[in-house]
Amino acid sequence: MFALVDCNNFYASCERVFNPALRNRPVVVLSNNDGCIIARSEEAKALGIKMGTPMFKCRDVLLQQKVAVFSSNYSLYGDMSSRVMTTLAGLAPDIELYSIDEAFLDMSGFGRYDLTEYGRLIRRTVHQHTGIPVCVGIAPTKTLAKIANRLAKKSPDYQGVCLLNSDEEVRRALSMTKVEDVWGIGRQLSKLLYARNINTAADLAAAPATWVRKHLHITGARVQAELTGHSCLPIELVRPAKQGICTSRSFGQSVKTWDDLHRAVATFAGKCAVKLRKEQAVALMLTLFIGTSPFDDQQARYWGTKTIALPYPTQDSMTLIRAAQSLLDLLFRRGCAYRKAGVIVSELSPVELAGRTLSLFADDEPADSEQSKKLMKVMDGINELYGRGAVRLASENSVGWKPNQERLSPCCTTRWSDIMEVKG
DNA sequence: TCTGGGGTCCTAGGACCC
DNA sequence: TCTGGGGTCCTAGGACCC
Repeated sequence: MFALVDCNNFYASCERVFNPALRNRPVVVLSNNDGCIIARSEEAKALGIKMGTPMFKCRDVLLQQKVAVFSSNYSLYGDMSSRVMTTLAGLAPDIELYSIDEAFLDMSGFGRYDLTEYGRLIRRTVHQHTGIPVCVGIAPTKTLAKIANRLAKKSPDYQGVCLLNSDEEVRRALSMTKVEDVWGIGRQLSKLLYARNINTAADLAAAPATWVRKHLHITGARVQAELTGHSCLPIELVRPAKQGICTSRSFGQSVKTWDDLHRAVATFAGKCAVKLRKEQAVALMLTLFIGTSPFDDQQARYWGTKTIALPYPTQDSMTLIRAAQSLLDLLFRRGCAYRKAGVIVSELSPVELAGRTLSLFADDEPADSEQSKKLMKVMDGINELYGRGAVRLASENSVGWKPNQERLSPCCTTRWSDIMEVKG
């Protein structure tokens, strides 16, 4: 058996924990650059505010209904997430951190327990430790646990915990679930399935396996197997090493000059370097993309992207920033109003020599110098101690391109100065 | 005026090998 | 008219997830 624990309206709930005045008030959280609505409290959902709506399209409702609106505060959400996960890790021996607000728990070996009761205990404990409300779905496969969790969220009858244990319970749950709401079935596949009159999860489970394999490919066949109680997706206890790391942002205003864009690009490359070092990985390739707005009818869209091989596998900020800059020189077009840029590092491998492909002549294997390693370590150490950006390279600078972020809540769990602010 | 960011996996098709 | 058989590797693009 698998349990899926999923936080309710996670970002909105995080904002509420340290601001009780928001209870019973509609709350929404915006994407980076304050563009779209990406999280809503139940009250906000009840107002008909849809996921992903651009803010300027629903500004009136937000104002009229006195909705509390927040810029996204990833320092807060990330820290709250790790508190939730730590609590869950104390409640089951094996746990998979699936996303910022979800975890799978391996419930095999809990045979002696009343699983519904145990689900309730999980809810109570997480709420007590973190203030975050969660729902729990428990079932024989991960895909069914997802469905159980969805039911627990939707219907108050479950009181936050839904256990699918018998064939009868599974059958009922599947017939109540639209096929587009099945984990792994997105928009395109739903369209295909509806056209074949496969409307519910139950229909998909009963569809001819050969047809599913042919048209939904191996991933769809797996979904079908999981729906019929055959577990194909095991708990992944260790997160697999990342294959690529991306840092990108939309800009608060159009960026037109090379200098401004360069500061943005250098900042993104520098952030990728920090993430690489945190991941204990080195990268061999770097991609830069810069682009104008896809929504602007006045000017033709420009979307430039280029990849370069780094001189050797590296995690050095300066090397990555230099590489990004060399690509910017190639991609930059004068006269464009840039709205977005980003840096991707790829072809990652572990920083320690073990596990890495070495050259036949290992003696002259080029790598980050000892000096660079020391410098990066000192930089990371200072920033760890005194806060992100306490020391940085001169080109990492937000002048001229900063994203909008007008409604940021305090970082109550990660910054002393912000706690003082709340205390008032 | 204003429209997110960060990932993974799979397939088809082309280029190449003998 | 008709033109082999069996592979690998890489990439772009599409699908999905949160």
